Amino acid sequence: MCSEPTIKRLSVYHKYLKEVEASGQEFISCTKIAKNLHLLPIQVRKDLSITDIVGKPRVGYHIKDLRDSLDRFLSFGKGVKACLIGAGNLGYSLLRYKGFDEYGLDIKFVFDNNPDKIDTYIDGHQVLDIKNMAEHLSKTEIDVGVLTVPRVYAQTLANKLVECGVKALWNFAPIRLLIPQNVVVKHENIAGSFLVLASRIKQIR
Amino acid sequence: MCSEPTIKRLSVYHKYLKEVEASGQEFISCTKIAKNLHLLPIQVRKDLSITDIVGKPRVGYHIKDLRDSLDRFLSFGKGVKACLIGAGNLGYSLLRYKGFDEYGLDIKFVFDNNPDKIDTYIDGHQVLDIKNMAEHLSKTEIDVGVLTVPRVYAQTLANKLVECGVKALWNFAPIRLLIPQNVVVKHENIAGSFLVLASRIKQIR
DNA sequence: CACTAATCGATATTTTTTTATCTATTTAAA
DNA sequence: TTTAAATAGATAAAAAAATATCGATTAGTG
Ligand SMILES: NC(=O)c1ccc[n+]([C@@H]2O[C@H](COP(=O)([O-])OP(=O)(O)OC[C@H]3O[C@@H](n4cnc5c(N)ncnc54)[C@H](O)[C@@H]3O)[C@@H](O)[C@H]2O)c1
Ligand SMILES: NC(=O)c1ccc[n+]([C@@H]2O[C@H](COP(=O)([O-])OP(=O)(O)OC[C@H]3O[C@@H](n4cnc5c(N)ncnc54)[C@H](O)[C@@H]3O)[C@@H](O)[C@H]2O)c1
Repeated sequence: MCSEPTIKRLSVYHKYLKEVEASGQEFISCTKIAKNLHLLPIQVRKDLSITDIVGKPRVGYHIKDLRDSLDRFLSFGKGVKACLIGAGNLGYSLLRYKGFDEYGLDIKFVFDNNPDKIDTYIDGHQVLDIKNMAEHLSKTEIDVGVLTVPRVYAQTLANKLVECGVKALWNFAPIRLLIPQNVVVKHENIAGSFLVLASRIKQIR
Repeated sequence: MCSEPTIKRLSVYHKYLKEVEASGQEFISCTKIAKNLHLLPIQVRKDLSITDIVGKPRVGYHIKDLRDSLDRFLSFGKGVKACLIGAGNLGYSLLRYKGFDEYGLDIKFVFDNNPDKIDTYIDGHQVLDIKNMAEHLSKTEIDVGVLTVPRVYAQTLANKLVECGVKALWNFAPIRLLIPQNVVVKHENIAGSFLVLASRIKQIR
């Protein structure tokens, strides 16, 4: 289909185009997009070639058409049903984040094992007892399990989620999960990202 | 030096080795590391070759030596001085995250523009008025600006941080910042990551 | 109306990252 | 002591991603 870096950039173009669209412009070129997003025009052009939109030489792309096309292309997030495990700092933050709505992420359940958290509400989501997870997931089919629990519990909970039939895991704990081939896993390693940044700072000195 | 994916994986090996070390084992092979982390042995071996540790055939690496070496290698995070802008959901979460301490990230200042937040404390960090940012940063040299503000403010604040002399930006807003060449930028696109995951779910169906 | 400069889109090249192959070494068992 | 199996490490190949090249097209200009 298209590469991971490309999908991420497409989501950035999408937001950018909405901004430009709002300003009333009708056409925009790769050159301009690239300049404003600190990228190379060739890369933008290549990324955008996954859409069905053809640009006009000398003018660029029709902004509304392009944005529409990206809307359609990025619609694979629509109606993805998720449950989040671990209503801690990060879980709380993700639950309150409005940006996912735009892509259609639908968080159906939130689970935790801390009695102080169970039955509280976070942004309209009731925190449920992890003990009842299997029961809830047997009644409502869930696509993605979002793991925002401490590292040591991540693998065990991942196994349980897989048993419950989730198709994918979105894991924020700094561990690589051991998971059957047919289950999709996306690891988010924020602390690792910090190290990448730190190493780059060291390099330039 | 070494690639971005490699640094991220090294941070994962590091945590994993500490775990195995605690269990009392003395040696470990690439094969075993790979099996437990769902990776290929060749990749693990290649990643670990950046360390000065040589493995013994048939046995693998001396765990303590390897962990020590990774400690040293991953030390480029040590003493990195940062300020965080935007004490909202995500900022709060990052401030309370203990995992960065291990890598030596030192968040010196937290800024926000919301009067309700200014002068409150988050995990021991006083939230300061963004108006006084330049003043604070002129007194204490800061390496990294962490941006956890809404998208629309990110570029403006990035510019201010650069004026104040930060060497790097760690940006969590879904926008690509326009920044001088000599400033390092690391973009974290969590919503984009969700799209990557969603697209992979679509593919396997 | 012709000319110029900008930009698209297809194709090609380069670079980066991952994966494979092969040889030498070492340990543990025969 | 010999032999077989496992694995490191060097080198090579493949795959993925980024970047470059170039002809075709078109809006604007003289
Ligand atoms: N907070 C961050 O900014 C941040 C950054 C990078 C990585 N992470 C990672 O994200 C994960 C969560 O971090 P956090 O800061 O939100 O931690 P946290 O301690 O604030 O939250 C963890 C939550 O998980 C719950 N939990 C623990 N065990 C559970 C179980 N068995 N079943 C159900 N719920 C359980 C806890 O009750 C708690 O609410 C960690 O793995 C951390 O390494 C967090
Ligand atoms: N929360 C998440 O899980 C999440 C996920 C993905 C991306 N993000 C991105 O991270 C950023 C922050 O998200 P959030 O959910 O924490 O938002 P938020 O609204 O909770 O927090 C933003 C904070 O920034 C402060 N702020 C706004 N303008 C400011 C200014 N000019 N100077 C100083 N402070 C200012 C606000 O007062 C607020 O405290 C956004 O760009 C968002 O897109 C967040």
